[in-house]
Amino acid sequence: MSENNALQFDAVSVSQSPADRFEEYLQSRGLRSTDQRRYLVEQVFSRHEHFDADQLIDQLPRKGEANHVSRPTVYRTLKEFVDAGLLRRFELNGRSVYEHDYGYPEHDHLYCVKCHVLLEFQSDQLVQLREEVAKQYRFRVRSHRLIIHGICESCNRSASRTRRKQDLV
Amino acid sequence: MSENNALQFDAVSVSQSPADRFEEYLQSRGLRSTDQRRYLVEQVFSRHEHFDADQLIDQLPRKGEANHVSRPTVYRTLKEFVDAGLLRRFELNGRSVYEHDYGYPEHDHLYCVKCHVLLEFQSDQLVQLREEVAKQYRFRVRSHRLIIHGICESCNRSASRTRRKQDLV
DNA sequence: ATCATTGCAAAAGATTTGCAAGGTC
DNA sequence: GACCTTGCAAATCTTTTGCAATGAT
Repeated sequence: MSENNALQFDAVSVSQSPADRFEEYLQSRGLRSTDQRRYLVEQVFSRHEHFDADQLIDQLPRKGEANHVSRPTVYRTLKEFVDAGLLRRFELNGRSVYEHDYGYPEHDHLYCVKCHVLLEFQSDQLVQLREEVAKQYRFRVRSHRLIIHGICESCNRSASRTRRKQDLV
Repeated sequence: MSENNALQFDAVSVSQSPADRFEEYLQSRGLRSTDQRRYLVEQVFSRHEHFDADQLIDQLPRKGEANHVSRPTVYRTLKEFVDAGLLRRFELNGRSVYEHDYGYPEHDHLYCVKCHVLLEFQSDQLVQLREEVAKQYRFRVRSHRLIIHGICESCNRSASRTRRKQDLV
């Protein structure tokens, strides 16, 4: 959730802004550029954190205010962002979570089951392992998703502090 | 403590049936052994495939027939199987999927986005990689889940056959 | 007898859809 | 003008919950 988790952008892959890229995508499919879509690209790419539909909606103007976007439109647009290659979706605790894809390097996650923070990490070894397994099974890889569940450093620390103080369960 | 314990532990974890293990779990928590629970353990461990709640329910006797179990009870019991260490749960396409955990080796999955088959594979390298990453982030690992998405061998084959015949999309 | 469990109906949470009105090309 | 998009309300899908009746220990 904190900005520190963001991996370094690769200058290479970014020649076009997400907004431009989305415009291109819409054109190529005969879809239309609307206020709502433009505003949502802007909002979604204004921060790097992972988010779900509700978190995005909370970040938007309420009903009645300028730039409000209805819930169904948010869902419909998120789906388009995924199709357009701007976002990647995955599932955590039964809900869809989105993260930047466009211009952002491939990575995996450490998920703290206590404070729910999602930390990112990169591992070339993993990509290699993936290719080996795929080869062995004659499987054509499209993508992968690795999530390591556990307790993060700071939750570990506060847990042991608590234990010392309260003599604990 | 004593050697006895070690032996016993070993014997228990290797030779006890899922049903027995579940009975033990229930006892240890002051929960009760019921027809429904006994029947569900039996059903769940009668086949090894992955399944979701609906698939399990479809496999059970319908309402009015003997051994019918209501939908809420199925959900409640699946949760207990997970707590008891009999099943592992993960998410795929927005729904919970269960697989045998008790007495079954750790593994990961290849998921065919075309025919939806889930293939299992084992990789010691992955476990090692997981430990390295965790160490680096001072993360206490509880578990992990890796799913490689792509197209399986047989879908690949039929795709190319189709392509040849129909001169493709 | 006590307290857990079940089944029912209903609720809840996340996401989707039909449709009429409005916007874009 | 054609037809895509939006917002609304309502539907859908999966899972959960309150509660009274039933069952296990």
